Amino acid sequence: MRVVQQPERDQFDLAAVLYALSDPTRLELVRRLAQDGERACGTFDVCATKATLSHHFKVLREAGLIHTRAEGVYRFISLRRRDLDARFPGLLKAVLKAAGAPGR
Amino acid sequence: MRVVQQPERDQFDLAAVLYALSDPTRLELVRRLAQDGERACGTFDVCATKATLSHHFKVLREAGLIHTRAEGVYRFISLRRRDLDARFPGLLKAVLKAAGAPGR
DNA sequence: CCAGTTGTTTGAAATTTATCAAACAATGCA
DNA sequence: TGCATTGTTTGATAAATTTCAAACAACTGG
Repeated sequence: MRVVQQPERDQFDLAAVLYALSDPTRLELVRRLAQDGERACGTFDVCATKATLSHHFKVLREAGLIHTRAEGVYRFISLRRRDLDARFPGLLKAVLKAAGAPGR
Repeated sequence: MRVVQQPERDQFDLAAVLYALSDPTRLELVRRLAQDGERACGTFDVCATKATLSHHFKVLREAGLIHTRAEGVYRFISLRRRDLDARFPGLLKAVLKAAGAPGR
């Protein structure tokens, strides 16, 4: 069985989190996740191939920003809000606000 | 006279700000600026040559994070706290807190 | 078992980035 | 004027990143 690369909340690295958020596409993905909640990979209508999307989700996952749940053929992705807030209080909220997302 | 590349606060780009902050060295520079206030370039004892430091300051400056004031041979650098807070409320504070800086 | 769907991984190309040494510019001091 | 100091710019190199197509893997329905 494959182990998903996903750090514990204690091991989040601030620079890695900021880096993951610093790409416009990834920032948009996070914004949508915050807005609409858990979604399957394919439901983000972003202008990129599935390979590119998969890459971006990997970056977000390894930074600790998202969690992936497998269900059948789908991968449902969600924001790790609780863990992020615990480790970096106020950070996600400020970023989402700055990104133009509606409040929590 | 040379125009300093430094965006108006209205033109700050979130992704660029997050990117500038996503490098460990730059994050440390910002942390010290927040802690100690305005400083000359040479007074940051970071492990990098002056050319590399100059590069990092350029990235921070172009993202709108810092302001540079020339005085004699020195360049005094300061955080653009007011502008950042106006444009991205809570962001800098959350980042500094996450980076282990003392509160404002 | 086969075919279709969803997503990941691999390989490759183009771009960007970090880093340093060396040359350069600007300032101030003697 | 000559020289030391501070910082920027340039040129080069190594490493990382983004992106896509193609191959692959896993699951579902028939």
